[in-house]
Amino acid sequence: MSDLEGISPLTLNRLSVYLRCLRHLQVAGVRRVSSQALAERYLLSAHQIRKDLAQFGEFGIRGVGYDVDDLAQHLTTLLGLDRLYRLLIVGMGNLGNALAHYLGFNQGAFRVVAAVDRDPERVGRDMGTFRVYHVDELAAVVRRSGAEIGVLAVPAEAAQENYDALVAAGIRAVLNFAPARVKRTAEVPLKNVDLRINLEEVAFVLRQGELRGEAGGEGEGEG
Amino acid sequence: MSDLEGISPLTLNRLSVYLRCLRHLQVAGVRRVSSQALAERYLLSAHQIRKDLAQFGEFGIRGVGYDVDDLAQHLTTLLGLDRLYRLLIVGMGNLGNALAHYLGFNQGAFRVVAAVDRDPERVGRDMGTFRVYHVDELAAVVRRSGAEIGVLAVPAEAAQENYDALVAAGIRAVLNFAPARVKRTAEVPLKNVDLRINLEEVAFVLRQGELRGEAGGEGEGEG
DNA sequence: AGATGTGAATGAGTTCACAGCT
DNA sequence: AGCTGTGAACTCATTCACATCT
Repeated sequence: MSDLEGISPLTLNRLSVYLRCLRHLQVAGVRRVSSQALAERYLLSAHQIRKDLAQFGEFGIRGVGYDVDDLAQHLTTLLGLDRLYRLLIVGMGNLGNALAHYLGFNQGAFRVVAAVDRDPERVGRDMGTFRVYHVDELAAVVRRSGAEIGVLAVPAEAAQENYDALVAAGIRAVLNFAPARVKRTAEVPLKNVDLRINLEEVAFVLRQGELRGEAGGEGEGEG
Repeated sequence: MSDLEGISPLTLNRLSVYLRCLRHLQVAGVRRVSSQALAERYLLSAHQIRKDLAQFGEFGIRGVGYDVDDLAQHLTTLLGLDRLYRLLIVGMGNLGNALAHYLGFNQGAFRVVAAVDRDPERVGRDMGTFRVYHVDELAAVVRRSGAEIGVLAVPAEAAQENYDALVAAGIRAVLNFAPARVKRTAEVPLKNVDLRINLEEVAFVLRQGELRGEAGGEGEGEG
């Protein structure tokens, strides 16, 4: 069991998906589920679910299946979602706003504690659960707010400098949404998320379908 | 060469990245680049760049490297980015707005031609290059605008029904940003992009760092 | 019986080493 | 000499078959 060090990013992402599905089942009042039922309901692979889970212990009951609450709890601790992560959004334009308000960036294990921007128009704004500060105050904001994860939602040109500033300010990890390949330092983990790449992927399979006289693509992926 | 059918999504995404890097070099006035130079500049693998490119022909010059313009052109056609794709945004909340205005969803090969929403507040709004219609008019909007790719930026609960509506309306491909596992029909390719999963991944590596006494994570990924 | 957990088999993807051009 | 293109080695990931447990 365990081997918590060497989980592959692919497995890790699937575990997140499983947890999302289990939460969904919890809300629906389902208490037990088999790998097969889970797979069918959410378009996954039963084999893979079992393989992925087995890597970390025996969470199921043979002949029966998995206890939904129990498994959800296990995955939550495994993924490290049993505590709070404080987020700082860098760049409160359209994207920063969307991330802050939408899609669970302010739910469960994650809380947006502050934002910074360089536009005086936006600085000082009260966003309800957090406020917008000037980017020059970054270090102080990180310290006072206790922010651990920085979310870059700035234009491509500004991405690297803001990553560097976040590192200097003592942030612990960074998620970059700017369409730029930011270079990380040894100490502060970074994940580049390029939204446009997904669009290009979809466009490609669409085009493939066209070229071979409309039969529909194959892919159904992840983000 | 070619084998354009069986490109793996991973390769495909890397090709998009290469193209992005080449465009960057073009702007900087660089005319020739070796796989190694490209790899060093953008934190890639020279071996992999060559392998990926070689799959489709001989784009380089041995002993010299690649012609930047030339390779960019090749990749553009290869990825199918040599024509225009018309986008329709479903859901003009924070996220829909952000996608429409930011990050290249309205640049190059992609153009947002229309949006739909069910909130009367938003319906009728003129977004400059496109307008917001009521979701009930979806079929007519798709037909008139010639939209091919639908971008779902609605709450999780509404994702599946809106995908189905898009399919019924004759859309050709869908990109889903709602945190829900939408099921695709055979004909209309779908890509689910879950923004939160990236956050969970970063949180995980951050926590790993903590648990083994701060050494910084390893991962440096993709979206 | 029925579903999990696991080792073995298959397949995909990446890295390497070097042959082949320029 | 230098850098690409490629077949072979290797590593990683997924799928399968079945032993194991309730």
